[in-house]
Amino acid sequence: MLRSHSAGTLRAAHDGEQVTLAGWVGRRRDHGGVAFLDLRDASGVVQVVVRDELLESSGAHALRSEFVVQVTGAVRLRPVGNENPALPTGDIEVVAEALTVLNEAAPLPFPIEAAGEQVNPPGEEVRLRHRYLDLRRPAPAAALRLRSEANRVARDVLLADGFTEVETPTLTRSTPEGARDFLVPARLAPGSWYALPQSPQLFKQLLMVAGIEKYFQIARCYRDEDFRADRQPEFTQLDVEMAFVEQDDVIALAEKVLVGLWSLIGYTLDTPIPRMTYRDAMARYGSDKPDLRFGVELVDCTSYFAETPFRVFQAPYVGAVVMPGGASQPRKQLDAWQEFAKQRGHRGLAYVLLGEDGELSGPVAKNLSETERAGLATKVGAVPGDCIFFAAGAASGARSLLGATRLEIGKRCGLIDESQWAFVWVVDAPLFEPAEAAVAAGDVAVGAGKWTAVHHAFTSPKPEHLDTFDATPEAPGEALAYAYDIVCNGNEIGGGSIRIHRRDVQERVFSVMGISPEDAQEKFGFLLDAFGYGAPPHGGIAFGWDRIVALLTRSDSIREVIAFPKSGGGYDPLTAAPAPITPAQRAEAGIDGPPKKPEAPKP
RNA sequence: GGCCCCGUAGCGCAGUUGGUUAGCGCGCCGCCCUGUCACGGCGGAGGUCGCGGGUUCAAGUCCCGUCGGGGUCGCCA
Repeated sequence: MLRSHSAGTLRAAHDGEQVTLAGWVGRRRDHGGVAFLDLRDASGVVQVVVRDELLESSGAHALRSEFVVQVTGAVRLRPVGNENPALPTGDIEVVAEALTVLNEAAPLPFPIEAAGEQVNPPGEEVRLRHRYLDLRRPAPAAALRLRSEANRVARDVLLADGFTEVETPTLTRSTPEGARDFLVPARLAPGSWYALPQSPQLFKQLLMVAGIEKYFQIARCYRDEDFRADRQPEFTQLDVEMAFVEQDDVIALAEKVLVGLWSLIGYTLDTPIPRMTYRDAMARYGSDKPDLRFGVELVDCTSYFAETPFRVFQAPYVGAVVMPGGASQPRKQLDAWQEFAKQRGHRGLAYVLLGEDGELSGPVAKNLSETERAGLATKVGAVPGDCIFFAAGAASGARSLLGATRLEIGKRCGLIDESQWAFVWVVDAPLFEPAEAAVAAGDVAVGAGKWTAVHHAFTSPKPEHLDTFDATPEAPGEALAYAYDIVCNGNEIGGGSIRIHRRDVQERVFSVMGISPEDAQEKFGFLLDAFGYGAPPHGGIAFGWDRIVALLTRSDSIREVIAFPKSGGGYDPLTAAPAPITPAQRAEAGIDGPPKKPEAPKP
């Protein structure tokens, strides 16, 4: 070893000990006759004093930021009055007796602050281009270490529970699940392609058929979709699957994992975590991932306006949400709300202002009947000074607009307690949604049927719907999925379901979705065949690992908790991937091979 | 693909109704400094104002296009 101690571990108890340290030069304070260096390694920072005897011979004056040095000397209590209480090592310093430069460093593209708050943090682009320097900074380094701890906790909890960690392929078959696949040409079969898995979903179900019974994996997943702050083309799930379980078993196991994770940041997560039905979540919060850190619930006003003279409110659904103190918003702000609604594909956002005197105003107010005006504030729970927003139309669209409005109100009015952790299970989501709606929403429907899966095609109907979900043409719309999503502060951080384990049920679900037995055999034949050989009832869950670690570290973006993330467009600013390939690579890769006619996987 | 915001020195930013030599802080380079810890002092270098076109006597500033980044809707468990 090039060192005897780690810099950040030295304390007053080491007084008098001879140590050798190795690390990076942080800030240096050169007084001419004596120089102070902040020596930083992975454990922290310690002050090194270079006194005049050594200054010239050691070359200490020439040291620059991020030079890599080895220092030998004695740990010593700092002179009285010179302690630095802001530093864990602030009681002591190391008096250098020998100093070796192990490597020099060019001037840095951005400063690396070892201690304290950074006043003007560098922009994300330059940080990612030099991510290896960015990660020397304490906060990004701490995020990666916390991620490692999260992995450890997950393994501890699951292994203690008898789980087996299994790695599944990342070169696999393209299956029409939800997202677009990343494709990899197969050199040995020109014209044929592997796909990178969107998730290990099918493999983990096969592992259940294989009798593994309790499987988990920290799995990399790949989806070729457009970017968001919380999305990367490759991301990580903690993937779990169990045989012979029901919903409550998976939820109980998941809660154990979550308790362990949040204990990493000193938070005691109370279990059981409350549950809410999908129907309630949509009705009260306009979202399938409600942020329960604040109130401001939606109010269903459909029946209240049943006789309304106002044409806009003569709709299948009318809902309201109250903005506390919103009546005093300037006109410009109210116009901005219209823009807010338009950006979400709605005509606008109707509103009524409730003056301090209790008088209603705003463009909508005069269109309401006398009785509607009289009871409105009580109906929606508004007090003088509030603004009442309305959305009318199809329930799903109007609710999602109100849900978005609710979140914006929470932000604008400072209603969100950022220190809070609000967990909730959202259960009983519908199994199918009408394919028309999906198509209208721009969805690429799986199969040609009237219905498409809300979760995915392998989710079981709840037991009480098992016999009836395809009994009539309308029945699929009534069926509930045996599925559950875990939501934290308005983020979906995991979701799972009890799966279909019977071949006949799976075929009926495919049939509802308009996937013919031939298509099913071609696309999922290997799974259906496996189900023919004694598949146990099973179910599981997958956690969005990047998002969870981002929450634990209170990062705004999952990029903060990924070692080498990609920026917009799937571009890696560090390696400059993706990059062109040579003609020789192209010829060899099998990209341009003649496509063979698709073949069903053989049992 | 639609919409919004951003692009000025290595980094973070300012730059007025278009106006003459584009500033500030940090960093960098040189000299000085024996108790600092965001050390301090003196001096210095560093800019195709993302790129292309246009309007104008004059463009960092206005207009059009384009590239890059961020956000959002579409899309995506």
